[in-house]
Amino acid sequence: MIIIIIMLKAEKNTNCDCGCGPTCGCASGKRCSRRRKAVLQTLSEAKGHLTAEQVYRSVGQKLPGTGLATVYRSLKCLCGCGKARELKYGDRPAVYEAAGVRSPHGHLLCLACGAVREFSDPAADRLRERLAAEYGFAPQAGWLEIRGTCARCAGVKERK
Amino acid sequence: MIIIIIMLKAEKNTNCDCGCGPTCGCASGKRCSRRRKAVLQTLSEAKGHLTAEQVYRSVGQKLPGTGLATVYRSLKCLCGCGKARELKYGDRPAVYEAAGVRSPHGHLLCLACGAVREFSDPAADRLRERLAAEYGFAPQAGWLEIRGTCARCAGVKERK
DNA sequence: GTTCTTGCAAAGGCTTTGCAGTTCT
DNA sequence: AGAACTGCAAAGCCTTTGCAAGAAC
Repeated sequence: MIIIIIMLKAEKNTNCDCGCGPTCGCASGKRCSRRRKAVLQTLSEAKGHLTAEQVYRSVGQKLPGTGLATVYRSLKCLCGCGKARELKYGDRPAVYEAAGVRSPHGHLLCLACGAVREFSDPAADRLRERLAAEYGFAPQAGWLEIRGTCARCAGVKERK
Repeated sequence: MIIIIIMLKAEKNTNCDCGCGPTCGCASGKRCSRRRKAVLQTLSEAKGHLTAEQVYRSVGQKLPGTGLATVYRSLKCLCGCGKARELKYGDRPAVYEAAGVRSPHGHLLCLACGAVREFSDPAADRLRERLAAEYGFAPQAGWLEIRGTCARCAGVKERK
């Protein structure tokens, strides 16, 4: 199986005036602590997508002692601010990526092997526009996801 | 937020020779017990999508005493056989629908209110074909998912 | 009789939350 | 100082699994 996710548009503003509650710790105070910055930096430097666990390990090297909960809270805060995006594939753990680093792109994920690939396709934009007009949806922070079977995994069970 | 999911193609065969292991209970024996039938029937009769919990309650009325675990196992089995489909939206519980009852369609889901809508769009097929050719993916059981903000939750354009 | 299916309860994985101490403006 | 942020551990949610009993072929 494959999931194709197409980032259609950038999210919110980049200023930390997101609406996330006090839990995520960036609602009113809008502070940007070292850990939070480290989390964002980790995402920005990453080539692909990272799970919270991976971010946790990476940040742990820069700022020893950083807790997993903090990473989760930071990720949530960053996503709320539009500085990061969260992607979920089926029952796999969520993966994150920094927003704005690259242009909107699609994601290809094979549920069998879990690999994620990116791509861009103008058809996605047209589709988005049509749907937006037809259903009144505003997929501003949206993406497009398709599941199927990737080439490699399809080749494996080709004998069927 | 919205997720637009487009069913691109029907899944596997409808015969119960799926590859799911002994856990789901339909690998080699291919039995179709009353509970399993009840689960499938519930999905078929449902207008929209149902969560495992909803299926559980529904089946519980037809066949009192049916356990939640059985429902989950049945759903997994049915999905493996291609008789049902599982849809996951972000961190919400998975929802299910019977396959083959209706023609392939897309799904619109608002993450804010959780509502799911369906639609069809030829652009989805074209997109699928192009991606299949370009990346060698076979989104046979796939769908297309877009996230954004739905009309009602956006509190703006009212137009169905 | 053998193999598959169930119920119940317990476990599991990922993520969130409570709380008290720490850090930042 | 006062509000945010953090770590740790515990809790939560949805889903899966272990096991013995029951049902199907």
